[in-house]
Parts: sequence; structure tokens; C-alpha cells
Amino acid sequence: MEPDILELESFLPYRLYRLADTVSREFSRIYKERHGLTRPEWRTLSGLGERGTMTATELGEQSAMHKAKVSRAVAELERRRWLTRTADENDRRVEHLALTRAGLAAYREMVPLAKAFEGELLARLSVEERVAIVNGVAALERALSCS
Amino acid sequence: MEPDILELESFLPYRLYRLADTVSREFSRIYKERHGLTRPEWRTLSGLGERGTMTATELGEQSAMHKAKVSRAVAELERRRWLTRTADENDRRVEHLALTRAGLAAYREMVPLAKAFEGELLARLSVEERVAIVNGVAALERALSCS
DNA sequence: TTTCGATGGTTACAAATGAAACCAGTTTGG
DNA sequence: CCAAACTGGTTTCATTTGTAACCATCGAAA
Repeated sequence: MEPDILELESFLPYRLYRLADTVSREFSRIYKERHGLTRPEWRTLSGLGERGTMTATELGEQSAMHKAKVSRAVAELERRRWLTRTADENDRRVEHLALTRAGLAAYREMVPLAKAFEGELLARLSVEERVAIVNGVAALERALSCS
Repeated sequence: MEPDILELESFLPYRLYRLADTVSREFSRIYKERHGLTRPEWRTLSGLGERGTMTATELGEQSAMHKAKVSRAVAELERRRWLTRTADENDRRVEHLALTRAGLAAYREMVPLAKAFEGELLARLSVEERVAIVNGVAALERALSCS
């Protein structure tokens, strides 16, 4: 192990990135092919489907997206009539976002697909490996306080 | 646990992506601030530093980048005079890439920083957590045959 | 109240990306 | 020998992204 050489193959940041990229790319095929959604759009749909009503800021926090990304995704979903904005009564800067019936339908359709995807991914691992990845990810999230 | 709701917070693809994104973003500060490199450029530098001489195709395979990305990164590093191309004698489509003295110097400067970054990241975990993340990532790589 | 700093959200602009078309050059099969 | 079919690598174009500036509104302090 030469000290002045970096083995990319075993460098954790690189491995994590490649792994996440592969998984994310596979998964994105599902919402891309099915509904032509981008990742920010999918996350927005998924956030609102899960929580019901959120503001753009909350959405950004929940799904780790910059507010510009959120803004664009919201605009697109609104254009599709998948969500509506309701002005806040006390603070006119804030809008409360919620899925329309159509948006909810799309969400409900996606949920089983997402769960199946995750299930199939984990099914390829042994029990110990599943425990390892889940605990390992949780530990790193804690260490980086990104969760 | 409602069956028709997806908890983004515990959805593995999302968590992996967010984690990798956070780590990668932190790490990129190092090569961005120090040398103004993009991620593809850093990977190219790092690949050539590790292996010595590679073709663009090999670089793409080693560092999981599309050939267009590789092409652009190589062009930029060449512009900086950090690498040179040498034509292959048998196949005139192929070019062998290698770092110049300046490129190698930059690489040698980056290696300890990269190792320190990874070290500090792992240092925030317990021994068991380190084992878990490394094994978990390895298991997923195997499962997705992305390594 | 007026002013000033923070905050929710949008937008403009530059840079990064992905996909596909493209240009050599090489191999294969007739 | 020649016409596909293929491969290494580049470029073009449309889309996505990040950053920062921006607009409107709000809250606090003078």
C-alpha cells in the first residue's frame, strides 16, 4: 500500500457516490418512464404524498433540495395540475402545497413500485448484509448530521 | 406503517443519494478550492495518478464516467498542461494519457488531503459502524455488480 | 411609523450533464 | 478488395443544475 497513491476503487467517497448514482439511475427509470418525472419532481410528489401539505421550504428540508430546485419542480407539477398552491393567511410569502386528485393518483401508483424496487434491491443481500448497509448508512448520516 | 405511504426518510435509494451527495459535496470543496477542479477532472487526475498511463476508455471504466465527460475532463487537464496524449502506434484512434510533472505534482498534493478527508469521516464512527458501512457498501456493489 | 435585516419564493445566467450525432480509423465477412 | 459494422474519442444540442441576484413580505428595533 503505497502511501502516496490513492486507490479510487476503495476510496469511500467515490464508492458511495458510484453506488448512489447506480441505484438512483435505476430507480429513476421507474418514474421517468412511467410519468416523465425528473428527480426533483419525484421527490416533491413523494414528499407531498407522504405529508399531505407542505410549504416549499419544508419540502426543501425534507427532501434535501435547494429552494431553486423545489421551485422549479413545484412549477412543473402545478403545470400538470398535480398540485395546487394555497396562500397562507397570516404570511403572504408562504404557500401551502398539496396534491390534487390527479397528483395523489400518480403518487399512489408510484408507492408500490418504489417499495418493490427497494425490496428487490435488499433481497439480493443476505440478512447480515442488509443490517450492515442500513446501520452503516445510519451511522454516516449521524456523523454528518444529514438526516 | 401505512402500506400506501412511502417514508422518504427511510427509503434506501434516497438515503444513499443524500449521503453520497453530502460526502461528495464536502470532499469536492477540497479539489475545487485548491485547484478549481470539477469532479470529472479530479477523477481523471486521480485515475492517471494511480495507474500511470491510461486511455480515455479505460479512464471511463475505472472511474464510472461517460466518455463525453472523460473527453471534456481530459481536454481541460491538457489545457492546463497537466497531462499529455501519446498516439498509439498500432491503433491510431487510441491515445495514451499520462500526467505531466505538473499534473503529478498536483496529484501528489491531493492524495494526503483525500486520505485525511476519508480518515476524518471514518474517525467519527465506531469500529463496528466502520465495518458495517464498508461491508454494506461492498455488498450492494456486488449486488449491483458496480465495482 | 419607518427603516433595516431576515425569509419565502422566483428568476436570470453561467456552467455541467446526457444523449445522440458524428468523425476517424479498424475489423470482419463476402 | 470492399462494404458494412464497430470502436475510440469529440462535438453539438437540449436539459438540468448551482449560484446569486432579485422581489415581495414580514418582524424587530428605533
